Amino acid sequence: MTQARKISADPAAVTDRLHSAAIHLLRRVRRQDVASGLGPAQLSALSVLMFGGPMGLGELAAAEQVRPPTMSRIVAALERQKLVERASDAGDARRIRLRATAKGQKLLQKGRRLRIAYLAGHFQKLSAKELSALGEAAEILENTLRNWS
Amino acid sequence: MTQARKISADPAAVTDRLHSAAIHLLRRVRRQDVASGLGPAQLSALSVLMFGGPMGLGELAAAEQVRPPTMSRIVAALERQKLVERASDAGDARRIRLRATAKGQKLLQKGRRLRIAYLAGHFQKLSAKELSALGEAAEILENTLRNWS
DNA sequence: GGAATTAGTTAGCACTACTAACGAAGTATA
DNA sequence: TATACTTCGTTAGTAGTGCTAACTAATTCC
Repeated sequence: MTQARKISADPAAVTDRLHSAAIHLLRRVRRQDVASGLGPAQLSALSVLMFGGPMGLGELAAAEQVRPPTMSRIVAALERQKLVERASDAGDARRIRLRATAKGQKLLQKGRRLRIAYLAGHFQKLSAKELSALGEAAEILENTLRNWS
Repeated sequence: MTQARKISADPAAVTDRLHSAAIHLLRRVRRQDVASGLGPAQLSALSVLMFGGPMGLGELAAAEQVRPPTMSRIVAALERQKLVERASDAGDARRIRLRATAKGQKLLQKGRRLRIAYLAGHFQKLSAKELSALGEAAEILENTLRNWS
């Protein structure tokens, strides 16, 4: 019965539906995240910097799938708000070393709490099995994105 | 073995990872979608209009989780490109009736083919089981988003 | 030493989001 | 009926995020 609908056989159909679901999921979240005072790109960059440790601007841009000029502006905004700080790279004066400040980490955790309170509140209505399915999907997507091409 | 890691038990963790995966998935897709000449919001609105049938601006804005002024601009851009056309609503002169043109439908299908060729190409590397897991997750997300609150 | 490459920035454009304020049309009510 | 309220969509102004092109400064290669 669970397999009665062929919901998952066709890569094209899965692509379509995941794409649409991702768009609308993020639109919901965006409304919550503005509470942090940061835009989505700033939040995401700060998050990468926090979990990935200090890195250069180019690496951060690559991690975020954005061009260097775009990341340059995002970082400038984060610096103005003292959420990120830069140090010069010993050994290569062209490079900069970006690091999340304590303030940045605090803000990120608060934003994460708000987002989770919002999203997870809805996800809690799901059965354990459904939640597990979402978790597995996230895992698969992470792997796929990591080894993209 | 498959259950060795508790990847899915915690709603907060699932939320976090789905959120991040959605962000990065869409960033990949965005790079492809610019080929259509439309921005992501225009593409998504056109798609809703095509699959949901003709509707008013307010409804479309609500469906897309955007404010009316935002949708007003998106629709204006689509009209300039003859992808959407408006008619007056018989019975309420304040309302407008938005409809995807044949040109809009054609463009949307072409964009969809490009996106699928790109994404599904990567998804094809997945096992049938993994693909099925993504399909189920899309289904669950769709339902959750539909009955949001 | 000079040329080519690499890291990051600046400038300028386009798209998408918001709020505030408005006009026009419909509805309710005194 | 006249006035007030509500609803629908638009206009104006601002902010954030994406891009390319062009630039400076530092490094590497020959």
